[in-house]
Amino acid sequence: MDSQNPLAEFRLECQNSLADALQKLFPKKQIARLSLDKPPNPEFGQLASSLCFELAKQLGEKPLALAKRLVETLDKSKFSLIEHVTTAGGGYVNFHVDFAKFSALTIDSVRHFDTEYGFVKTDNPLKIIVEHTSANPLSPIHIGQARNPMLGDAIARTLKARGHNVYRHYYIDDVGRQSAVLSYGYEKLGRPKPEGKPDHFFGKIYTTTSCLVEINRLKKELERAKAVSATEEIMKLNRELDDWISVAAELKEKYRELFEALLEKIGKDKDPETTINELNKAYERGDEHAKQLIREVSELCLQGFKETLSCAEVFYDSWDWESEIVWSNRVQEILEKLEKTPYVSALGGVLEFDAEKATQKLKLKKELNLRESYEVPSLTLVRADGTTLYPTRDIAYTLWKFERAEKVINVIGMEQKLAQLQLKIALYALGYSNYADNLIHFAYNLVNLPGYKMSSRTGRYITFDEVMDEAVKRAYEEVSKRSPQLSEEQKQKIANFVGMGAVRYALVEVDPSKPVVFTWDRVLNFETNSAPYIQYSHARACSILRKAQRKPEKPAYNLLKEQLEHEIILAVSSFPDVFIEAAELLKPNLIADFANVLADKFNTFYNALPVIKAKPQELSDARLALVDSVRIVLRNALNLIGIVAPERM
RNA sequence: GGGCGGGUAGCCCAGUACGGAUAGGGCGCAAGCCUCCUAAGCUUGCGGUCGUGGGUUCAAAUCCCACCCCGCCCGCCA
Repeated sequence: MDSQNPLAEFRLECQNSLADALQKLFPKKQIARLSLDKPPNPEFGQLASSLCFELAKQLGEKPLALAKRLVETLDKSKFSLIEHVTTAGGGYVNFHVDFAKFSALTIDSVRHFDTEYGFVKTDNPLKIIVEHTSANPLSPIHIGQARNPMLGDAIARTLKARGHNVYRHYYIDDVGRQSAVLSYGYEKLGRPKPEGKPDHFFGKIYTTTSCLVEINRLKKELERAKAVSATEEIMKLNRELDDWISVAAELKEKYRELFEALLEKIGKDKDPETTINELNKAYERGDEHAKQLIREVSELCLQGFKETLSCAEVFYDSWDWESEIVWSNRVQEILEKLEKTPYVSALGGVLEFDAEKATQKLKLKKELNLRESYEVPSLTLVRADGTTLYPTRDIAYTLWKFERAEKVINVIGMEQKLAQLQLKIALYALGYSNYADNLIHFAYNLVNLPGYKMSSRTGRYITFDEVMDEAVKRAYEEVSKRSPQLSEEQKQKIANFVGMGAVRYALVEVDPSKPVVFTWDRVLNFETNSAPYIQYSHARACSILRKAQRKPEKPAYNLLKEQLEHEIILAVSSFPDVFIEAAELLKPNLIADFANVLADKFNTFYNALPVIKAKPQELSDARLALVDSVRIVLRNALNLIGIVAPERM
């Protein structure tokens, strides 16, 4: 017999057995949930119930006495995977598994399901769009933004394995001021042909243009503030100006020629601000010149992104242009619909969405987990010049996504929490409460550099490309040191998956809600980073199986009596549980952690017990099968987080 | 000021949804282990006011309240 979830078989048997006994002892009592815990120590069995503590209190009895009565009442003739049941501590009921049977069930199941082991299918398969990365086509993807594709891709892989129909979408945010800023600078330079990787090339232009325009704007505002002697404001503007001036100094240092060229060209423009705004307006209208210019820039940047992402083995099913959403009139339609709701007001040309009013009228506070006293800030939908803002377009885009999927997961940084909330409220206001309920903002925290924030606008960032290159380079040095006998080609190959694995792992292992401080050491220290360790463990398992030169023909699983073997069997049997939890709660880091723990146990086993040379042959066969199951589970787990499981390294 | 997220060994992080038995790893540090399936490995040791103070409970890192520290957000930016 094989099972997709061996541990669940055992758990179910324990629960049924416990429920029967409770029924016999207390026919009238309803016990809501029979949850079982993993005991802290193998002497307490493999699953434990603490229900006697609570029950005893209700009955006015001693917990331990009750536990004993309960255990005596269990119908032992029905035991299959249960070996025996004991009481312990103040009143625990401890279930001990019959390892001879359980090992057979687990190992056979893993080897039978092989590439599918652990991937328990959902009862409710959905069409799910996972929108991730969606970095603006302005400057290269930096390591802070890279946390997004690493998480998004792991989530997409996990949900797919869970049996959902998953579509990975990249939202190309080509509409909006920032694209106009970049294109403005690019045009001022006479649309030069990109040197090197286009996203890196445009990144320099974007940062420099943005900085110069910003300084220009701040100076003007400062004059205006001085004219009316607004002391407070002057101080604030001066601070901002100082910041940008120091950014300018850095940029001048880094890209001298480009900086001088842009300084000169932009200097000739009396009012860059207006030119940029006009360009933005023209693009939204779909004017030919603007379209041609901004599309050219965006496409070129995307080429660079695709190159970067494919190095990281991240791919998409759809590239969605924000401009298409605007030009198709979808945004206009949504605005008209919103205007008919009682929550939108027009002040001059400006359209404002009163999110607080909508939340109150539709009684959403509880639903959205908001405090009653919290006032949701209102959202500007349309500027005075008639152009739209990002959240407005996002409402239209979200509806577009829901025409194609039942559930939408947006992998977006937590700094956009409010915008995502407002988006959701707008959906409710439009009457799409079903969509709103199925819209998930998967928020993750920022990756910072020690001491300061990474940002595209200021050019203070470390690119994803740079990190990957450095990781692979460093891995190459490491391989060369550890395995000088390998061929050049082999070394390259290993360096590649070790380096990339380390980068992936570093960004997936921590809980997404925690901030990560990027240090080269974190990614490149192969002692600290667990990815190479897990990969190495997998390779070791493969190596044993290869060296054995035989299949485990007559495995006697009852000979697997060592504590270490039992622990590995339990770990392997719990993979389906871990997988389900990771998929349901969208927690890819659970998979990373699980793989690390299993690798750990396996290495201990490797060191302590012989496999190929174990006697008798039936034991050796059983251990070979065990090693095979570890190999399969490590590989399946690594696949979920996009890390290569190598056969040799 | 308000909202949200985080605070667990010197450093990096699990564990908190659903309270359970002595709070787990890794790095670093100290001491060992290759006549044995890959030493990117293994073993042992040192190291903890689970931010602080209350409360609920047979039982609190986990739940409730208050406070402190860090981050993010509160834009006609995205």
